Amino acid sequence: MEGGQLQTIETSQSLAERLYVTLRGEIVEGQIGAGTKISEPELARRFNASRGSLREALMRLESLGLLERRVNVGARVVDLTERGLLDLYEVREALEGMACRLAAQHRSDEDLAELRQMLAHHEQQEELQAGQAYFQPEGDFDFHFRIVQASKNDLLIDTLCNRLYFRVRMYRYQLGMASPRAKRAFREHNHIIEAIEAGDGELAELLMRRHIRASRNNIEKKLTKET
Amino acid sequence: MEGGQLQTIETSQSLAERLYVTLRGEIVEGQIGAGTKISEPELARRFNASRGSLREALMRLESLGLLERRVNVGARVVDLTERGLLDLYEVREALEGMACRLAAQHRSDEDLAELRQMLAHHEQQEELQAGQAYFQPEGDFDFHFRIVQASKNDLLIDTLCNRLYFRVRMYRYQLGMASPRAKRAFREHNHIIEAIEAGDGELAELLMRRHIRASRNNIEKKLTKET
DNA sequence: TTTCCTCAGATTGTCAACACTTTGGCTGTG
DNA sequence: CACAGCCAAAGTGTTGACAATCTGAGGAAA
Repeated sequence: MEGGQLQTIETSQSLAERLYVTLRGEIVEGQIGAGTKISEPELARRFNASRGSLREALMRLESLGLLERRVNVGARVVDLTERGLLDLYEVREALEGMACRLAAQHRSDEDLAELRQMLAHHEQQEELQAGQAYFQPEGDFDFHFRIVQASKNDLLIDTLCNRLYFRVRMYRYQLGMASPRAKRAFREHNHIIEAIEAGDGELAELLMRRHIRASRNNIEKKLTKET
Repeated sequence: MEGGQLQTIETSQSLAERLYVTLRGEIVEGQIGAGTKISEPELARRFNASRGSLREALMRLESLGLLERRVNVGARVVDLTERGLLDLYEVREALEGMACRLAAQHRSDEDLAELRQMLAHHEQQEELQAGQAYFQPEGDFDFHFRIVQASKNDLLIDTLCNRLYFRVRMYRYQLGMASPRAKRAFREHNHIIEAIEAGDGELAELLMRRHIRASRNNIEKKLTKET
């Protein structure tokens, strides 16, 4: 439902880690805008922390791909480019496709129950707000998130959930790519889960790839129209 | 041919970065064995560096997935598990398959020329050492490396070349997974490049995925035999 | 003997000060 | 006016010291 779900924030593990989580949120949601130059002393003052702890947080953000650092020059928030967004979708297509295939292979009753329950919840929401899709993005996110978890491949889970999805959310927040395909996306989600339930990994992968590629094409169209 | 190619070591950018590169090499090649506990003061003394700089290097290694750190406890080198190796191949299958598809779509004359030249070089090497395949792993590495470069997807390139491939090399060095399929692998490489040359992304992807899955199956068989 | 507690040693997290590099404006010259 | 070179201010990289935390050995009690 919410960001904290992605990486449990156990109350105050270490200062650097809390700074990392906080800054990550502000960058993703755009409070620190894309392209912004980061000043270590300034941020350190703001959080009443030392530069050392702050630097640790910055470095994690760098390896998350949210920051770019150049030696002796400093850090700046990455730019959001069309190319970057489209690239992201291509990688997601590959990885989440594989996640579906694996989820279908290892399908466990618990995972299936959870997925079904989630879909029911989404359906209910959608009926309430017939067509207005701006609640769907988080729901859509949930969907993809849980499918990946069901793949049981730790490397895949880490790559997507602890890495790429932050970039996804950053683009969503700041370029506002709320898909206007709510109803259709919901149907697609259903078909994917059915394939997983049937243990048909090949089909599940194909459907997920098509699902993501449809979003990508949608965005590509919107972008070429604007420019 | 060699590690330095993966990330250009411009002479002394920053101490922390040099420490990072050095340690990364030692972990990948097993001089610092898998599972080893890292002592910050000890390593700092060894390199005549301060703990701060060393910690920066350690954190990068953590986000590379070569180290695991727990707050107030310390860092240790990751364990190499069968599950981890198999997971890695599944992710590679997905990503490198996509890389092939993209390489076929954007196929440029330069990339193709380079790929062809590289294959010719490999063939020559292989004839010299007919069958003995322990030079092939690096060649195989080169092959996959360059295919990914040709995809032109920066996120994909970064994920594979600056992240996953270090893990691949770590497994290769320490579990010695030199494929005994040298000749066959070479033929498969050839077919993949032909598909890319023909602009047939779908086929290129399929061939690459099959190629990687064959390696994975090979390893899986070897592992179940040993245990 | 086993279990729990205590405490010293070692290790990690955090900080403030120092050294070096970059940046942007200023001066002086062509 | 344009341009190269210099200078000060700000920023980053690096260091050593201090504070908080964990680990493990040793001893006391059940």
